[in-house]
Amino acid sequence: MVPKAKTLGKAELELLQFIDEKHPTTVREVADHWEKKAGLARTTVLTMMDRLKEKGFLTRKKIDGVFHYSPKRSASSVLEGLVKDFVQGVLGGSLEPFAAYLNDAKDLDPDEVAKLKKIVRDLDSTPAEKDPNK
Amino acid sequence: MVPKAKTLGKAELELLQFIDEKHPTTVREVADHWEKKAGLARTTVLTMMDRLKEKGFLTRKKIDGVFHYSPKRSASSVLEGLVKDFVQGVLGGSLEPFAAYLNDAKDLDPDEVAKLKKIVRDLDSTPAEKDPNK
DNA sequence: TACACTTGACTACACGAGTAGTCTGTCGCT
DNA sequence: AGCGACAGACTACTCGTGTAGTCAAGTGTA
Repeated sequence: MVPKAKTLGKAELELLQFIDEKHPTTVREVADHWEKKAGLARTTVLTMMDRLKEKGFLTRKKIDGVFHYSPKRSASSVLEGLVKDFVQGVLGGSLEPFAAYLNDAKDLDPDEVAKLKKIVRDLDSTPAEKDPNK
Repeated sequence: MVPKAKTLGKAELELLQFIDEKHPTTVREVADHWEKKAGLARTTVLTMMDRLKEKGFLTRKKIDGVFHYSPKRSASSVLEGLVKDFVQGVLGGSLEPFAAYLNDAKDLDPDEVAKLKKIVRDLDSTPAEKDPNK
């Protein structure tokens, strides 16, 4: 049901995605990676992970004196929540801007577009949920 | 070509969309509306419009001593830019989270979905632009 | 001319997010 | 018993955005 996610900055999201792939993982591990990749200080990563935990995106368990972090929900469900927030909040529920983007986006992976097309077709074939009470 | 848009907060965007509909318009007009609609002070609207101008989303022309504002680009093109930023920046170019959202979004207007479907179908019939140089 | 009202520039404050430093506790090794 | 490495809590600073107040300049009218 994806509980109303608190906001999530871009950097926080990336971190979360990384952890989602590697979990369970430690601050050390994540920080090392991020330091190489983006030059971030260990404490920065620590802070972000702590905030993520506070916001309910991560859980942690102390093992052998060190915390091991895992995402509370999958990154994909978080992403989906973000899409929802974006569509509802920014686009006001309208998909037209999305469509416009698809229309002249040259930077999209054709594969991605293909996947989307498939999904849209599937939508077509499962009109069950289409609740028209609104 | 939609020049790299500077960031835009949610409230700023709404303001911009309103101005887009009413333009050319004055701070007075916009502020009155917003005061009724959201209880915002005139100066708040003024500040936001000023920032929007600074960011290049609005232009203004002094007519009879009062500034009249107009959007520099259409709201729809701004929206499209936001979608692009979102897809590229947040989703990393992947459309899957979007597809997932479509899949179980009950809060979507069926009309919107229908429109999207049409667009996607159209995409299919115009594969010309699919530049695979990346 | 003087005052009221409108307009816009400037200033301010709060909060979230990005970034990072310091301080403290703990554990292992010598 | 003491030192050094490491982990995590706390604190801090900056920037963007949302919100709004103050103040000064311009204008119309009594």
